[in-house]
Amino acid sequence: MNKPCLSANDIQERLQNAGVQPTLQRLAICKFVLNEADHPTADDVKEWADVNLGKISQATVYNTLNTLVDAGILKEFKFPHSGKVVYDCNTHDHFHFVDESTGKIYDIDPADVKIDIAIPKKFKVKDIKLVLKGEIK
Amino acid sequence: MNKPCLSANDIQERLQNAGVQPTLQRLAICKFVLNEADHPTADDVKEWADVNLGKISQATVYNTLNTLVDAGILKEFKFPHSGKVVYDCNTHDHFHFVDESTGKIYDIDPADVKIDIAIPKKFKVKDIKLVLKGEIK
DNA sequence: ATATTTGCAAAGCCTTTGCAGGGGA
DNA sequence: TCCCCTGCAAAGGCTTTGCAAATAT
Repeated sequence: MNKPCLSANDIQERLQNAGVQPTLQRLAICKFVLNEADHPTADDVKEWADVNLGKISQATVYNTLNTLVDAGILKEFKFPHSGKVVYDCNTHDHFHFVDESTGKIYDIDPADVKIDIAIPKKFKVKDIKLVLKGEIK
Repeated sequence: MNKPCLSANDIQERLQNAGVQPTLQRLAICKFVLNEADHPTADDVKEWADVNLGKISQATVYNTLNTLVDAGILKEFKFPHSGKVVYDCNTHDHFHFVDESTGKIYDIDPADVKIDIAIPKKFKVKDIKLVLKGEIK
């Protein structure tokens, strides 16, 4: 995964442009998810925050992540293999590959996938979710 | 959806072949899901059972459905748009189309979909989940 | 007689919500 | 000041689990 590595300023700007007050918690969580984390769950974020931010409440973690999702800064995904929501700093349309042994998630560029669907034309497809599962050699 | 409409005997046989004791509840639920229901949730099954079987416990509904899944008679799916597990009597590999306005789920024959994935060959794809969302005209 | 299955209730997991206190604009 | 943010705890939705009573082989 190739993280863009945004500066604190970049992040503050993004939050403000999205109309989100750049509080300490939001800046920190946003920085973590955008620069360091790889498809973290709320729990992952909470654990990181406990270590790196001092105690923060679970509710704030959820609220913050939801705020960032609403602001379009993050995307959330649910995968079949886990009950937990996963946050993705890649907000572009894309697909996923799940390593079945580790659970690690890899983004797949839709340009690398060609999908031809021959279903009756009354089905108007507006959104495609593709999740590949397998192993990595 | 084209249900095969199995007789009570067919179903009893299927359960027994799978090594599952054909109790009243299992036969009834199995018959409902195989013959009548369309991608029901555990809740849907419970509601149906309350009306058609006399009271049954929620736990038994879940246990029964899990037993049927383990036996390979049903498949379970989780979709991003709902937190609930959905049961499918189509145990063959297949994809799904979700009507975004009603939530109704349609099975898609994999033969109708061609997927070409050009990702590095270290990714060994063993399983493909494809969920289409859209509307039906 | 022995192994399953059922029902009930309680607990579990993940997430959201209510409310009071606190901090920033 | 005023509004939004935070923290805590409680509740919510879905599913599983523990245990005793009922049932099947």
